[in-house]
Amino acid sequence: MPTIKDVARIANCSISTVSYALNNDRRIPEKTANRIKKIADDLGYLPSAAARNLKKQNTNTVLVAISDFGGPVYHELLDGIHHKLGKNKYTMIVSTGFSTENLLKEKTVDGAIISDINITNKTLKQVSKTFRPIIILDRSLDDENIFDMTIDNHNAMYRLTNDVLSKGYRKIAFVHGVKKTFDNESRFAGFNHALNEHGLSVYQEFVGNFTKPSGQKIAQEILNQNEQPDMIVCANDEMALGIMETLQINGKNIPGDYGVSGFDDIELSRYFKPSLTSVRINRFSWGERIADTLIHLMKSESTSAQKAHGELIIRESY
Amino acid sequence: MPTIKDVARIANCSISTVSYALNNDRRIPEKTANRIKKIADDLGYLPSAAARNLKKQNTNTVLVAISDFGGPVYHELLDGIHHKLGKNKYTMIVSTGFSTENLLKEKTVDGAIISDINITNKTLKQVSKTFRPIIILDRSLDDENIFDMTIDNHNAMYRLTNDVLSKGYRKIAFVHGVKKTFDNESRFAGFNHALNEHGLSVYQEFVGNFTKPSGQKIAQEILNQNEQPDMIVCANDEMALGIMETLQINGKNIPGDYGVSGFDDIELSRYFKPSLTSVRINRFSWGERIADTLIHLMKSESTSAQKAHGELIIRESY
DNA sequence: ATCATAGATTGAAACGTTTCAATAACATAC
DNA sequence: GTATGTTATTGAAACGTTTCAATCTATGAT
Repeated sequence: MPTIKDVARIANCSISTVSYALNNDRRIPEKTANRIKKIADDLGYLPSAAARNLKKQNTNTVLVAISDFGGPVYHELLDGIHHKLGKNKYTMIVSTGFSTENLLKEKTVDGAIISDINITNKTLKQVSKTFRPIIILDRSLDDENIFDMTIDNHNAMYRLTNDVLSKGYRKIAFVHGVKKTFDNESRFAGFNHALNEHGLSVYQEFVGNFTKPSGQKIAQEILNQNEQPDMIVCANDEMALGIMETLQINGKNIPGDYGVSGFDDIELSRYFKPSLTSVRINRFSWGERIADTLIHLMKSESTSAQKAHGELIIRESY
Repeated sequence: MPTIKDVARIANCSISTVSYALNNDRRIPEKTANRIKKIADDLGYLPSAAARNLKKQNTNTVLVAISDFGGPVYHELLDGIHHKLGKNKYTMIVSTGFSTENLLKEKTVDGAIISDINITNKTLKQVSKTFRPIIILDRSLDDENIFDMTIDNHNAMYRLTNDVLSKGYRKIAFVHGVKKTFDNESRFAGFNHALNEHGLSVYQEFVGNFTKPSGQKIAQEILNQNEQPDMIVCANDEMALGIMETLQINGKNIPGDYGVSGFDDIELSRYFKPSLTSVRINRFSWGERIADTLIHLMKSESTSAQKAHGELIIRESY
């Protein structure tokens, strides 16, 4: 492996000259710069990242930590982040589990975006003492070293619920996802907020786990009980889809017998019959904004907190 | 950020002693080692990866390059790789696109596993001149610096086809995925191999793109033609599922009117009615073997080429 | 006491860059 | 021909580790 030294020797100049030339420093006249670049190229010289990182005390690399490669990895989000980082000459790496911890500990990256639910708030706070900046997604955490960026679930669900109310529904059930999670609680809060403003409160509550099967089970529960809601607001699309499917299999009409709504606007929701009213987040541009924020933080520029804004997608399910 | 120097100063000893102590070198007695570790800990000292990498000329990190975070990223494979790497004290990072190129160029990692179809053979060969070792997945490439590990599609499909033949099917159609890809060609070759041994040749051929919708379209083609196959061997499960679905919607029985087989054994294939006969690769353990091989290569130990062996999963679709 | 030996500790070089500050080379003007 | 300024080039320090080889210290044997 040739080093900068070899290039200097062959170009018959000093190491500093080579370094400046290769980094397009204008103190080196274009002619010599080109000559040196040519030599470096011919030699197959590639600068050592380790040496540069050591000297410059940065790596131009950003880490995105995710829970699981199989899980609901919003690839649009990753694409958005990647895209924006690329435009700013950063490299993006993705990791899970113990690898994430290693990378964070050793300052192998300049900044991190964390969307890994397996990392506890505690370890996060611990890490943030020695490593910065960190952006945490879909979780809110009061630590001045950790920047959180969340989806404005509250507001979006508030608007959705108002729309539901405007259509005349009054016996409104809520289907929870996993309790205590940020997504579930904030969506439920927005739902309640709208209801309360109308002097109403939730008619019935069910608890699922954000998956389709859990929605199917809940639909059975609903069918088996005496009191019937006229509207079922779900914490996400997958559960809503499961509910609609089971309800339909049992001869119910949607809308008609029940209205149903979701959240997230997954692919399928558009194609299901009836198509599902939901809340859509443009995850690509959200990813871009996240990356942008991180870039600001890495340059220790100030940034203001932001939330992803959900767009109401009104369809035919209520 | 405290450095090893700070630890040495406070521990009132030399830098070398701290380094040896922290790396559990036995020349440092346990007592002092513990004392130093305690001090390092209290100080919040974390060694600089850049400095270590520079000195040791390695990074203890492995790169896995994938095509796309949304694509058919076999997360079991990644989990298998990650698991094995962890056992051997390596960190795994995942990347796509331009980030992969950056990482490879700058020798930020000690080895790479490439499963990115967007990287051309040409650039791969180029990179392999300066970077090693590289393992390439699901592609075969004759370059002595690149180690390829593939699934033994040929053999698995050969065995599957023999099983089909043993059931008496003779008018056998083949549904291609994307042509010219390693997976498609080697599966088709195995299929042909078995047929030829019985003095038969393929009855009909269709070309899809490995997706369910393409299978649905092909099913229509089949229904619309005059000559009818009695068996449809597909290059993967997703197309097989699409075909079965459309065939059933049109009142056909499977098996009965047609037999159908797949490849990959995706989750759904087990639950579909009828359940789909397919070939299963244990991707977790395959990932482990891949990682193992890479580890050997990184230690410049010799390894022998391997192929993943597929297991025939006989179910009810023919 | 003296010596050898093993154990504990350390100084210094090296890894390959970047970058400050100094020098060298060269015009230009007087 | 000297002074002045501009441009080009370079030496050397620094980044934070690891590790060789040398030194120092204590232990026990003679």
